[in-house]
Amino acid sequence: MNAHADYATRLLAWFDVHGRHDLPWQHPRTPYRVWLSEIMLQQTQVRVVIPYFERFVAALPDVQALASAPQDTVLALWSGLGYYARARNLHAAAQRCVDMHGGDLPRDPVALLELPGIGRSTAGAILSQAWGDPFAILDGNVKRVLARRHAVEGWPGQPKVETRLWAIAEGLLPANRLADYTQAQMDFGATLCTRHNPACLLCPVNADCAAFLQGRVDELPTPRPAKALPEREASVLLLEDGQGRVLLEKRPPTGVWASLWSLPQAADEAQALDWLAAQSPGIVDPVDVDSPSRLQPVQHGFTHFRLRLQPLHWSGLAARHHVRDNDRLRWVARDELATLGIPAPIRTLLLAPRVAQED
DNA sequence: AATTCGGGGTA
DNA sequence: TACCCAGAATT
Repeated sequence: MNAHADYATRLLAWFDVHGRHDLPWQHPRTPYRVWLSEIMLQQTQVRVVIPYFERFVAALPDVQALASAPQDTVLALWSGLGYYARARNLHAAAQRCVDMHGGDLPRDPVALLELPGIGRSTAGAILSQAWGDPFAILDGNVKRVLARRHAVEGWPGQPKVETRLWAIAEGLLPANRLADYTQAQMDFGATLCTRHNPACLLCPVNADCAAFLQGRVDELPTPRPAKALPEREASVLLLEDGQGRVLLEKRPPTGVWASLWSLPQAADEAQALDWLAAQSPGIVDPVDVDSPSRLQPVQHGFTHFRLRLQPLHWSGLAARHHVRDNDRLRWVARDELATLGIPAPIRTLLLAPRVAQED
């Protein structure tokens, strides 16, 4: 038995006893459900995904249903998961499957990779799990496991390091049980070969792990180089009418929170008031723009910057309802909030606004 | 090659 | 806090 077969064999034996066999996308394990789960799981932990997955497949159970759904429905089902480009790409890919692949996800790896939102690792995960085809994955789990097993130096996000890890992953592929092998790697990385305090003494492959043998498990993989986060500020308008409806604005199709519904936003308070003065004839009866109340600022962290939003609140306004649904501006009742894609911090603000604390 | 996309869990 | 997580698309 060579070392490669030995690795896969040992991992699969571990998986049969200790792996996760009751995840919702495993029963039934259809291509559509595997695809949806893999997209949701990009940069997102299993525990977080599960309720979103259940809700999504219940509402849109197959490719056809997804392809024909309105974008707002798809984004509403995604609301809170983050990385909303995933939802827009998933939606567009489903429509392309209907147009070009008979309503099914293609099994051809080239066609699969051409679909938006599916890169090399996700394609490998889908091909191996949906059909048992021999393709490797290289997600965060596998990068960590292989960086340790082969003592690969350097941050795995670095192209040179990633190329090396791909080559190792391809070389370790077994001849069969590909679906289980893919799942085994992810379970192994998520539950045993974890970033902190990995259970090396219980590890089925520790005899071949360079990091373990060298006592360097805590050093590998090399962490991402630290970078200071810039801070941005903005003001948002929370306009409420007498019935508790709020005015929402659909964000542009690119950039942060693309195509989601949020509060009208301006660079600062003065520009927010200017915007209101300019827009008010169309959306409300003239209001006293000098008297908003300041709510508690919303602090929100992104990957690459920190955002501080200062909400300016008016209530009891007289809404003008010739604002059409097709427009970017829309008065939305509290009951309707669940049907729209809304950024998590904005949803929190709408459901539980807090007055600014004196300090 | 570097940057841009959220949100939640965790030490 | 800071970092990480079933990454991909864009520039």
